[in-house]
Amino acid sequence: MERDPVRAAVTLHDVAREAGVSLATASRALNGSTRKVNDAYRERVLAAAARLNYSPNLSAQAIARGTTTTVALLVADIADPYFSQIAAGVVREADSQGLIVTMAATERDAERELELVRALRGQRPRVMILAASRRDDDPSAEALAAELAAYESTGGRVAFISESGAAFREVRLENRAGGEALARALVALGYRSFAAIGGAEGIRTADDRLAGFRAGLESEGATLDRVVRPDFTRDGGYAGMQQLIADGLEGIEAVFAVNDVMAVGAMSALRDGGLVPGVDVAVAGFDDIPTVRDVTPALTTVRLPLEEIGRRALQLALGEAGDDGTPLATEVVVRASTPARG
Amino acid sequence: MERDPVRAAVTLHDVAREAGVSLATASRALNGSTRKVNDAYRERVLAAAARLNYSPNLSAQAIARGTTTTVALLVADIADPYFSQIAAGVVREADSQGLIVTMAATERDAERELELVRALRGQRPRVMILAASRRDDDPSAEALAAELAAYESTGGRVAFISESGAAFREVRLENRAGGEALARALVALGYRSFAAIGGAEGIRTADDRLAGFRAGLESEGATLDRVVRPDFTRDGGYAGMQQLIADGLEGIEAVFAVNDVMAVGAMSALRDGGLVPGVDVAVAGFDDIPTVRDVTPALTTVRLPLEEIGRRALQLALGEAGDDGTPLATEVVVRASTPARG
DNA sequence: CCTAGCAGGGAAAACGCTTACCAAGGGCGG
DNA sequence: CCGCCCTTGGTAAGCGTTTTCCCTGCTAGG
Repeated sequence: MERDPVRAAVTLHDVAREAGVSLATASRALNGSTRKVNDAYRERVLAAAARLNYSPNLSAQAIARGTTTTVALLVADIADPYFSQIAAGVVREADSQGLIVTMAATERDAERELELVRALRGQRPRVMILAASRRDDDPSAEALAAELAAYESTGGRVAFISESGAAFREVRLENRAGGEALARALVALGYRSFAAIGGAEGIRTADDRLAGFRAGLESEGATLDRVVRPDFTRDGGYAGMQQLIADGLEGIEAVFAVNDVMAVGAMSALRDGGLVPGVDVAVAGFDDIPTVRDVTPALTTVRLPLEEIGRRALQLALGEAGDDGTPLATEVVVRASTPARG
Repeated sequence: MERDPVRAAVTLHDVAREAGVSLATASRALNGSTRKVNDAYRERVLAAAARLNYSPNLSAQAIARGTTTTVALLVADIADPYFSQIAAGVVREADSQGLIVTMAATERDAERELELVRALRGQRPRVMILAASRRDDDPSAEALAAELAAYESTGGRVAFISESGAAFREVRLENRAGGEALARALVALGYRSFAAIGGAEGIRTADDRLAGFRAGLESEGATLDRVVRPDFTRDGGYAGMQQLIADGLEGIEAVFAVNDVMAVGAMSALRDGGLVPGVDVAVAGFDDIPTVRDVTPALTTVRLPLEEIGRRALQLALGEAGDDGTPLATEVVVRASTPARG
């Protein structure tokens, strides 16, 4: 594993010398400048660069050009399919634009998020995409907004996924409307009494979905009888359902978990409690992560085009998609976990 | 959404002026240098920096210091739980070391991988972690090795996850041994005749697992009767199982899919084909992604500590973990998808 | 044939930082 | 009380690029 002593990387200077031209010419030859360079020279430079395996130092370019090709992405947790799907969209779009993605995880901690924004700002990314979940009670929200405003005032662009609560661009998710539509769909299937597993209070996404769901139920004359609020994770969903079971599930026909990973955990809790999801009690989720096609019964949910969301967030930040672009298609997908009820 | 005209970002120069000290002093005050700076001065500088909301330009630091704080991560597809778990580990470890992760996706294309390595090299990352799956027949493998060697010769460090096929550091996964152990475990449960869903030929990871599995079976006197080789994805797993069903599943007691996402797809294919996984035919996978606890029946698999793998890869590249560190715990996890057989 | 204009190469400044080197001041040993 | 050394602030060089500006040598028009 031991290698030759470290030699310095090949610089443009080396290429220029090798090609027998000036630094300026080498620079112009290697990346489209407005200036034309003689074909013979260009050839020589390109050949020299290839021979030396030259790779331009992006930091140096950034500092000379005053602009980078970086986009920064902040998620709560990349291992969570919701975020990893979004991240995939961002990465794909970035790639198609020749941009490089740097990623950090807030671990659902607002303090950390602020620190990370500060740190990432040092990169002078062209764009920052914040996908980590907003909270209502976030004490550092103001500081975050200030930090981001400072970032934007120096030419950066911020895009939030879901609501920013401040004046930044955002890919708005139809959390409320989705919850509402799901409620109506379930009522239409014959369900009348519901419980919900909601995710810790204050998480905007969770709250909106829940509020929409409740509104949808009420508009149809159905009721949301119980709500538990565990963690916004698979294990939270499991625990939430356990709690519902412990408190007595009688009379509850369907349980809505505000996201799919929780719903999936909830179904496992049901099963471990000796109940059959979709038979003893219906379950529905939100997001339509890939997994839900493969659990049994397949999960009814609200589809969010997650990858598209990531892609859109980047486009939006780059100023390519209008702020008023077509809204993202959100759609209730009914599957076996909520069979029609006699 | 329109904001003030873009003003230039605050520079160290501004901070120094604001604090009434020299550039050098400001620099020394703001980041641990070997030199001490008078407390009064330090205070002034810190205050000025805070007042101006100064954020050091990382590119400039990189170029001045001759070293970055970046680690580059290459995965096949971040939306795949295998990679997203690994990425989570890398990100977490990087964070704890004050490093920033830049990520790119090869989309399972060796050409793209090479391009990405070239592009990422421009960042002068401290470390490059390659998690994208190696292939045996890869025509650009040599070019890749050359590129990486060049990168290492200028002080970079490469770490592969799984075998590099070349002289780079690597976190070796016990793919073969894991497959073998799984085979033995299944035989011990009473299974005798098997099929496998293998992932396209040439993918080293898939081939190793399969070879290990086959070896394990043979050493126990059992047989691997059929092998199909669809894509290395969930849909590949589904298609693979469909093919097995179409060709007739009679006599096959258990199916091994070389990774969990394929296994999960395969179980769905079984179910859609009117068969019950774990009852009509047993199914086992490899990786132990979180999902497999929640499918029905829960999936028997070989656990890989994915997040730990990501973390280790980074430590290894940074030279913190010995090359000969304790091997990663790989363990067969028997669940309901492979019930003991009479 | 002369000159205005343009094409294109090269020198050097600039980008925002770090750090080697210099210089000045203060403490301390003899 | 003198000289040294140590401490610490400042000056300036340097990192690898891009880009402005200058300058030369052609071309083309009159």
